[in-house]
Amino acid sequence: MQPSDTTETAAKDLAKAYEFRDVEDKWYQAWLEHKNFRAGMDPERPSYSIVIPPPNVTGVLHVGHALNNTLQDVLIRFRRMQGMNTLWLPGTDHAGIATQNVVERQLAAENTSRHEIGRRAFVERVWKWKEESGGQIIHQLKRLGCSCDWERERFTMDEGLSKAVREVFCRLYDEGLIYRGDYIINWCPRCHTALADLEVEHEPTDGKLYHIRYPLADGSGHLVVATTRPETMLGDTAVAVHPEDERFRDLPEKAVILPLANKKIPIVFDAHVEREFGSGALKVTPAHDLNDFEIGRRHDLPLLKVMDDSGTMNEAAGSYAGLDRFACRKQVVADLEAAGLLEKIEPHQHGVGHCYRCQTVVEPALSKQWFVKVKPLAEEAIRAVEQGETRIHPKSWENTYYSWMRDIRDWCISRQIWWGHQIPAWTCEACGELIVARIDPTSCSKCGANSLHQETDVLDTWFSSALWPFSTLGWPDDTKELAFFYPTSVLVTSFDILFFWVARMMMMGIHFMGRAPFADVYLHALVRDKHGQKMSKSKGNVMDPLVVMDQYGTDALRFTLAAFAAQGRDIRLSEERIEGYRHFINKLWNAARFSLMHIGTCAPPEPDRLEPAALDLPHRWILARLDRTTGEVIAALDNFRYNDAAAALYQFVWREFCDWYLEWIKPELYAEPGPGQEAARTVLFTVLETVLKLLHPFIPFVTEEIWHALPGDRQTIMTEGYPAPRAAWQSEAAEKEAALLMGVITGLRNIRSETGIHPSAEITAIVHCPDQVTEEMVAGHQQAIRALAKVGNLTARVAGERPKGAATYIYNDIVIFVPLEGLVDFDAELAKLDKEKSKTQVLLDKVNAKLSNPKFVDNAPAEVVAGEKEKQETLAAKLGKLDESMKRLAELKG
RNA sequence: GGGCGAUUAACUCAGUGGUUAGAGUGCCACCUUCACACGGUGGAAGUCACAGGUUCGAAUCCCGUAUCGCCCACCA
Repeated sequence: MQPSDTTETAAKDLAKAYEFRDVEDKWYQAWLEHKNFRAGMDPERPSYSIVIPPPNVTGVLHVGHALNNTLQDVLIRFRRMQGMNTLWLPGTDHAGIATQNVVERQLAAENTSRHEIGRRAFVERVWKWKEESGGQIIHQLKRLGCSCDWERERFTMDEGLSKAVREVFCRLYDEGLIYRGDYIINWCPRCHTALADLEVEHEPTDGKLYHIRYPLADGSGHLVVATTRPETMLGDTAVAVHPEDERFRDLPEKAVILPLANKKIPIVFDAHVEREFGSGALKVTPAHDLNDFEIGRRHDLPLLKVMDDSGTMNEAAGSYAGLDRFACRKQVVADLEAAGLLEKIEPHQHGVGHCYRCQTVVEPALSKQWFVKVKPLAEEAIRAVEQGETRIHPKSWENTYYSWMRDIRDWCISRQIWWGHQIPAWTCEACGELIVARIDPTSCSKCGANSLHQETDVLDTWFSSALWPFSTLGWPDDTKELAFFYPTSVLVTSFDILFFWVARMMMMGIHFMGRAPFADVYLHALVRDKHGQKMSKSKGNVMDPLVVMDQYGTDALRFTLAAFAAQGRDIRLSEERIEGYRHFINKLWNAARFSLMHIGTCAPPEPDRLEPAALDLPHRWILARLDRTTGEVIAALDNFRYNDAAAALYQFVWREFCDWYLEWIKPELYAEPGPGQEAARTVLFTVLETVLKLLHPFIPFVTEEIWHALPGDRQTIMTEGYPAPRAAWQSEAAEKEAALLMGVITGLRNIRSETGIHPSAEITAIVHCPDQVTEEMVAGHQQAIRALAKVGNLTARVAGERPKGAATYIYNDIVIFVPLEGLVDFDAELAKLDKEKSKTQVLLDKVNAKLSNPKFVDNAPAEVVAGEKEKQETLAAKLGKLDESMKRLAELKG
């Protein structure tokens, strides 16, 4: 495979530092050209599908999107490499209010408005905006490397999805699950639309509680009511008290005079009233408060609307008509005060509802709206999770899901805006018949008249999003895609839309497809601002992922996000951390450069033909480590533990492959050609190829770039098989032996550093081993010890003369000496050993205490006890060696 | 009013019953050694918020306290 612009690809001599700028776009275009993202439908292979949480068509990529989509891309690339038919279905959401707001702002700038240009022109204008400026986030997702099947990109208002929406609406209506009625809903006076309960954000606000005297109608006194919204009193049609409240039992006449309006309203008895609150009397405004609405129903009270759709007082408010609700509040309070009817004003903290789109204070208002009766759907959705048809990760979210589903209230789905799916309902002007239909009717089905007018409301945006997992696959048609990819494998999303979206997809998916839409739901953390608030564009101090990608490269961002994914609820990306992982990318790059110098033009290795048993320790060791890492990465990804996978890979590449293995085999690589060198090259090549494949889902660009620099005819790494563990590569013996060798080398390096020996100076080392086997091991690896610790003269022996003037280091039961011919600072040496001794003693004491506790020995698993015994022996041996050495040093010191 | 989460190194965070609690960045010392200074080697740094409990064994499980934060909810 070659990238499209073939200017400088096959260059095997790589730049000294990884230059992501040259690489990312090149490979992304190549993947697109080769259609590597296209979903296959091979019946022989399992399917793996994800539908993208569709970003708003108005959206701009923020860190939350970057996280969400990186996590999805990791899974999709991983499963694709594992050979599955992978579909990652992309698309955007029409985002009713948000998009309408954008275009309305444009119109305002042109000194016009949607009302002026009319509905048809407005909707056309939004479509035009969408075609020209919408969906820039799609380009940004490509920049992030997302391997979506772009040929299947959908939009919640495209033809197919609109058809699905209409079908669902009609079916639910026919089933009696959609109804229209007059209820108190949340009204946004700025957006001029109803909002669902979920779309109202309650913010604690320091308000005031006004205590107002309502004179009794017979003039014998007054009742005091308390309210936070005095302006609504103009709409009061009763005062309520608790039926068992002694204080109100003997009211002479069951009526009060509503101040300012000067009209008589009844006193009703209702158990909803809290006797302890305020004076125990509650003003009842059925048209502007949900509870009051319910009370009104129970007592057959009139509904009096005193406000219009913009939050302005209407004619029913008498002399207050025309005032904005907040201005009216001031005026009402002033007038009450003047009339001596204001008993007191208390500071009062309470939750005030705000529109989640524009933050305007929401007004509960009486209105005719469409609702979905969700209770029966919710019951099915609960069952699906209870029975494990859908698993939620992390599991702790299940309870949140259940409790919301159990207390669910009917869903208000109508919105009084213009951008969205217009409700397919018509009213006959002649006979008043309500017609709900899949195809626009031309005449009344009841009376035959053809004066029909369609409902002007549109549906809540989440109504169409709720159908996303099946509408995007062609439903209501019976498509191949639906059969193949539904239910989808996993939904990856952030927990803040668990109710808005996930819960509703569950309900709709089960109801219309008969099966829950996902096998797994993985909820990840939310990126918040520094105050712990949800991030919003209007606030500053928000990290822009596009800037990050420009600065550090996409792979660095992706790897960082994967490493961050463990966090429970909040993520705040730190730039330092991204920089740290850019260093990791560069490290990988340079390890590859180095490897390439030595691999030369080797034929690509055949891992199956590798015989580890015939190889030297470094090779056996690195293959064992690689195998372990492979197992860890796969297990981690199987369980959505991205951070574990990232950490395992980071650790392996940097700490084991680069720091130890490459240094270890350098002598062999630089030596004269021979079978040893041949083996080293082969293993090196194998490890590099394997690790690139393991890393590819996380950091696709740099891995692809290196992949193509390797010798051999190469297709994209994207479709290489993902590595799997190989029993033949496992070797605990090699891991143990290498650990011993590393201990000795580290000890020597420690001595060098502590005694100030120049890095380029060679030293003499004497290693005293506890037994013959150890001695042979150390002697057998003297080439490595010489190279890695800069040792000139190395002696390994079981016992023998302890050198006179020598720095000492004890590694378990091995004593390491570096003779320094009179240069040894005995006091410093003694102090060092003494410190080591006390540390060792503390550990040994702990182990001794454990092992002398019969309860531990009896109760702990055998392998834990055995482990402690081994530790005891090692520590005791070390302590013995430390004691000996200190005694010897004291003698030498004189 | 319910529910949930967090509290671990200077900073940002991993670590959900069993080695001497880890990572990135930062810090100290030495090193421009032929892949990499976006580097190497060695090192310092933590009463795992506090107080109890369960257990042979607790950062990890349970109870409580404190601080911070989130979600849900019709006390005006």
